[in-house]
Amino acid sequence: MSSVVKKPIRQNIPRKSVYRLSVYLRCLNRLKSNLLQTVSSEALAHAAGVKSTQLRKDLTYLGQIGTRGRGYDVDQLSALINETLGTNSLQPVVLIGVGNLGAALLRYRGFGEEGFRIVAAFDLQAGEGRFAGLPVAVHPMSKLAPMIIEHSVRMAILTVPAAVAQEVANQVVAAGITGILNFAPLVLTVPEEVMVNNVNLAIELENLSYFIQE
Amino acid sequence: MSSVVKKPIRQNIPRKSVYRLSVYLRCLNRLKSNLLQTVSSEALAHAAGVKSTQLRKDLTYLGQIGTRGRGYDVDQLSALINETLGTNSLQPVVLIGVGNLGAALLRYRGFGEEGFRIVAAFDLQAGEGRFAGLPVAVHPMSKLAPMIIEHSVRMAILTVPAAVAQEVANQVVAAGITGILNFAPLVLTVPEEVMVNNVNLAIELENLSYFIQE
DNA sequence: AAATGTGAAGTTGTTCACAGCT
DNA sequence: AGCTGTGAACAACTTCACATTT
Repeated sequence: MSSVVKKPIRQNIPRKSVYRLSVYLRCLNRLKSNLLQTVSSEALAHAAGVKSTQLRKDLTYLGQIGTRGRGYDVDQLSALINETLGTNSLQPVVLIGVGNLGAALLRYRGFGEEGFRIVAAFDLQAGEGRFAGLPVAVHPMSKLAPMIIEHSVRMAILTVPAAVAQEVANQVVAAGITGILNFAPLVLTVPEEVMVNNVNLAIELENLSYFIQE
Repeated sequence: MSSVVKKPIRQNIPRKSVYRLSVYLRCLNRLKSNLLQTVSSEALAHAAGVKSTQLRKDLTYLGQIGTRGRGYDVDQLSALINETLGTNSLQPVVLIGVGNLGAALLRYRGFGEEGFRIVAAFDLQAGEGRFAGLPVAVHPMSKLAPMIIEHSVRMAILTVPAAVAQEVANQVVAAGITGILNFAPLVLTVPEEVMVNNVNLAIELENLSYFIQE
């Protein structure tokens, strides 16, 4: 599991509920493609792997959206969650560090479908031939701050080596980034108002390792 | 953040504490390479990005390991956490689905340093030339169950498309896998005793998206 | 003096039980 | 009748305050 590090500014919806809203959204999209118009909390909760009471509690943070005796309107709920999460419009994202993992993420088509677009990638070795065939242009680090500012980008994916991650984080924050998805295995120090989500694969494996011991 | 889905069998240490133990381990390793012998809860907590009281509470699940007035012995604490997490011996892991992300993970050197070894990878398209240059052999799916059994593998990384993820999960569970690190964007249904950790990059981005809205 | 270990208090998140719509 | 919405009970987690040890 990744971990949230900094506290948000507007904090009305609990962190874990926000996370689950994303899961619900995915389930709703599947229902939509099955042409279903309404869904009960019981059915949606089952698809999302949670209890129906928890789903209903989560949804009350969005207001009263269901119809008693009937359930929830799939389209309406889906639109409301999108709006709440801020994913109704395509969010521009930059990616820094085009190594194995960074390149894999650039090639991943899922982001576009989910409402995000990696508008540019950056790497120390930009300009060399090794980045041919990627769907996104790779720019030198000197272009990082100007492009963040020019495109009003607010989110960055960090797939750089741990040794330089803090320095890169400082740069993107100075340029106006307020959300960082960090793959480097270290704890980033950032200003209060910047949000960092960590994804650390070794930690996920260690976590499994503990729980599968008999 | 990834999310833990199934409840563990032996549950003495709280989930979140187990997660943080991994973080502490990384910080301790850095201290070790700096040749420090002891560390205070204050210093280690700061490095890990948590409060010192929380660190001490977490460590009490391992027993009384510190020395009052002095701090913790770096080597001893590191060894104890490794033992607790089950990462003192190298854990064999299989990876299924050698697409962009799967291949990137195979090339990632970090796992070995962290106590895991990907012993084999599997893909429908094994045998074709496209997997040349990877550090691990890619086998056809027909070899999956036999190899899991032969090497007593208990952990699997799933980097397959969502459409086939449940089917592959069924296969690895039938072969004896009890821990799954799932990158496919869907909720896997597995037996009670199997542990699933999910890593979903789109959800992490959506989560950031919500919290950076002013 | 300096730092750990821990019961108790406080906070957050989950589940229950059932009232209230349609 | 069926299903949502929600206060209240419950459980998990975090922080505090301070006793305890070196």
